[in-house]
Amino acid sequence: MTRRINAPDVNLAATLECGQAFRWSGADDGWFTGVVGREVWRLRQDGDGVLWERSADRDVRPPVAAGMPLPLKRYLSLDRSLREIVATFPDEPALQAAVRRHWGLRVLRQEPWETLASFIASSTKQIVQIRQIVELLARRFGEVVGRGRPPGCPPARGDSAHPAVALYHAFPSASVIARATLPELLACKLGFRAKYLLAAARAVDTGRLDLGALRRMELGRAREELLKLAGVGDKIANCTLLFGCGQDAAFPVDVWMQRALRRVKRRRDFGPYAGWAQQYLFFDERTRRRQPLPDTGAQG
DNA sequence: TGCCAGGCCTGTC
DNA sequence: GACAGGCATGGC
Repeated sequence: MTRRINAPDVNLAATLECGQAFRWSGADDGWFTGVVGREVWRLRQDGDGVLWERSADRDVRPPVAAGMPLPLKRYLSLDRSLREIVATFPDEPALQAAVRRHWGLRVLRQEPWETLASFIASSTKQIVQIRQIVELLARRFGEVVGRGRPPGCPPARGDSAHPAVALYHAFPSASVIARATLPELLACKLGFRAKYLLAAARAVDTGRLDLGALRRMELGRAREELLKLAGVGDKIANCTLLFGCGQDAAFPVDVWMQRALRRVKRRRDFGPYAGWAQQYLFFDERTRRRQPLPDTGAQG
């Protein structure tokens, strides 16, 4: 069943494709398909709203006891006013231009373990490769939570190169990864990051690291907790805190942000929503490298 | 073929 | 504290 939620000030494509989440894929018909928690979601921009469907699966029934999916509004941060958030940004031309160009981009509220694991896998990897690693981990270790037609695949196509039915897997929990072997993780193309992911999973599984607590901690202290993990530096810690722990002021700086910040004069303080500002600058930097964009206009 | 990728760790100075 | 090299792997 397709439902609709009113969602002013949301740019679904920018939000799902700006590099903060790795399990969404878009199709030519405008629908995005992704696994959130233990459900498959399909989302589509519909003017000032979002059309959405949950897994229309009949063969495999998603477990409902543990890991209930985050509600859509919360996942997309629709319970917050983008205008109020943007109003806290500094009056910096490059940032304001990025906001105009990608108006509606929102920082997602993702599950913290999946976020941490994904960004541990991200080290010196291109986004397309990160998506591949995350997918391999889900297929190898995650439970099947749905099946359906792959995005962009015509309904009645039966040849093996374009299977008519795709399986969707939940991202595996920390306790599942903690029981994996290094060779199994290496098979997911993690390379030298495999040992970091395994150690992080064990830290979470044993309770040595309480990811849930990071949400309530002061940002600096939360970052210190994550930095105790091998393979987690400032960048990965900040990504985890921003995208997975609701720490809106966390400010990841990677090679793209270093480029973007060269165009920003005032870089001292981006305010309580620095992470949101960062994401606008990051996405703007990436898209402008691909195709020069006009300086004005909200949603092209 | 070679460069580089949403980094981080370690050794060296 | 700053810096270089190494680490696995694949897209372009």
